[in-house]
Amino acid sequence: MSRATNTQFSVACHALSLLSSLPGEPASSELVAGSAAASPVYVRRVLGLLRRAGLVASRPGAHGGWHLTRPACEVSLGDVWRAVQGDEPVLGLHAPVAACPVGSEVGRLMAEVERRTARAIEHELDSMTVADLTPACAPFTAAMLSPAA
Amino acid sequence: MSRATNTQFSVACHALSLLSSLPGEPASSELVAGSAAASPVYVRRVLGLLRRAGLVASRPGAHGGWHLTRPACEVSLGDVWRAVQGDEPVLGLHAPVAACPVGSEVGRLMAEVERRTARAIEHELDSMTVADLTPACAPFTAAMLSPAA
DNA sequence: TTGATTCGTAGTCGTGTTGGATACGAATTC
DNA sequence: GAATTCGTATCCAACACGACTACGAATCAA
Repeated sequence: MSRATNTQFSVACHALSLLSSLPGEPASSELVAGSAAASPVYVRRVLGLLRRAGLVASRPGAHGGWHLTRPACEVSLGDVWRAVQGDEPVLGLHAPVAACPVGSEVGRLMAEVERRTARAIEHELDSMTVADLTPACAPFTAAMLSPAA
Repeated sequence: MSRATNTQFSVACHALSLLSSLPGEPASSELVAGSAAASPVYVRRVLGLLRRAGLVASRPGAHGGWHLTRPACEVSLGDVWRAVQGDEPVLGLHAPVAACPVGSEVGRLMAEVERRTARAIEHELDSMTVADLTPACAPFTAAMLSPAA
């Protein structure tokens, strides 16, 4: 990785936190976008990944939107990570020269480093849940955002 | 993050592994570049980061180049990671809407997630050293690359 | 001293990624 | 039937990455 220029995980966590703050009716992508400072289309794309992982569900049409499929305390950040990260590498691997003995061998060993690091990230994120991200002000938020939408 | 498009860590590990395989005289950036499939200028930039961290030293001029400042088994991959990563975030944080209570609070909590994840990565990488990346074929490599250079 | 080598770094450029904007069909509710 | 919202495609600007060239400074060999 090095510089992380992709906000999908961050936006996904933000969206889930917001959804858990609004347990009543589903939240529209526009509402989420307004809170996360992202575009509604982007929010729908990211939440689409979470839906494929079974973390959220959506319903089109009037009064449609997005909602959690299970309690926030049962959704680990590792689940979110895997949903948006898929099999993408976390360390920026390069393709060394295959003909060079150092190149080919180090390439193989670095792949192992990549796997171990990915596991460490998932393990750490699995120790936290969306509920940990939901601020104490959630009830106020619900009252605040509902009429504004 | 998601897709990791930065190869600095990978190239740095490759370079250090190569340096540990050539304990005799210093290796030029051109030699490293040839093995890592990168440009000499890029190699110098990356190794420059490692030098700032005290992991390697360089000498300009004829028969100049790069060499390790301590045994490969005493250089952890965490050292390499910190040298190239610096304080760059590992998760792609976005800037939520500060005026929104969910936005501001989740932003603060996500920063904590970022810190914990960064620590987990460092901890995992600290459990491995450059020596673990140096293939068994190192002696052959030395004999192979020296005349070619 | 002269020439060759190598680092150090600045600048430019092509390529790929990211995410916003628009558009439009499908689904759903009133 | 009208309004809303998802789902998705497409286009575009901004940015990150790394190759490449260039050139001065440092070092060593002859």
